[in-house]
Amino acid sequence: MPFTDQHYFGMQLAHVSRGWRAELDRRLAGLGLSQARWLVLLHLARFDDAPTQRELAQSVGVEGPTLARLLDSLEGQGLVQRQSVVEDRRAKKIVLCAPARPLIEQIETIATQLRHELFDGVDEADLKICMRVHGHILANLEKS
Amino acid sequence: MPFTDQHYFGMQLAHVSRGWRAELDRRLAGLGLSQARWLVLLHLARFDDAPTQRELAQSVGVEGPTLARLLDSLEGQGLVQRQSVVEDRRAKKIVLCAPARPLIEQIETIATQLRHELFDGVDEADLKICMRVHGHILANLEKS
DNA sequence: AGGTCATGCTTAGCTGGCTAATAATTAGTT
DNA sequence: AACTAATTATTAGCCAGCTAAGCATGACCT
Repeated sequence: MPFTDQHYFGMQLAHVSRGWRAELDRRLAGLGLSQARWLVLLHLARFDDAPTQRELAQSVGVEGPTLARLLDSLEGQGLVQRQSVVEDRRAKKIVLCAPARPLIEQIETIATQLRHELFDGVDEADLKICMRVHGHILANLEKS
Repeated sequence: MPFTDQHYFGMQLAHVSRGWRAELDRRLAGLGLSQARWLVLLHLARFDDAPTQRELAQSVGVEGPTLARLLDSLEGQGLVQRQSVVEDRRAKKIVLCAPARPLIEQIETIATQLRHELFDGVDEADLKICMRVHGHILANLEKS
């Protein structure tokens, strides 16, 4: 029994996801960053007010413990800081430290460059359709 | 600066990939299998003749060491066996053991069921386009 | 006020990707 | 025939995802 299109879809998906991440990791290695840590910085930079870990985790799309470990290393690098919150002493707000700003710009440049390379030759409309399909699958996943 | 569609694409991709895997893992847990090990069995079952580890790794789409560890546990479960090759004493061929056959059928049933659920409501043609996009990105990745 | 439940973060430990380095063997070159 | 290259599998060790369990705190209800 051969593999069907549907079989391939899943494998391909995983493959693209891993390959993309790996390539970005390679290009970011010079900055002492991995994609996971980079993504945290990028999301953080988009918040107007410092988010709590929970909010940040949600935004990035990872679970709490995953974020906690990433923050440990980012804090160790002096790129972010955990600040305790007066109103709720359980929570911690995450703030960007000054050295992170220029880094983020470099990262964005590299990531954008890679995106352009990867989307090269891909039809704009197809991309939209592709995102709709992904969104649809995500929605179906929620139901599970 | 807000996220663009292109930003979202990558995140969405990673999200779908992880979510899919997680759901499949949950459903396969009862069989004592994870998706990674399942995928090895499935690929193995499609070979007419027992492949070497290298061939199998290529087929599955993972690196050698990743496969080696998966095979360790599959061999421990008595589902596959490494057989040394006469013509090339470096290589080992991987053969399915008898107990794996019925397992594979169950796994296929579960995986197929999940695929149907996830593709529910997704247009067939869109799916094809989506796969073409994925393929295109993969090809662009190769160039990097 | 006190007890229970919910929430935010951390810790511990599993999984499965990866690269780099090793050992054994084979292939290729001179 | 003897080096050198390349290839196959393994080991070791990193990274980043996850769940489960814990601790501190806050919220809610009588």
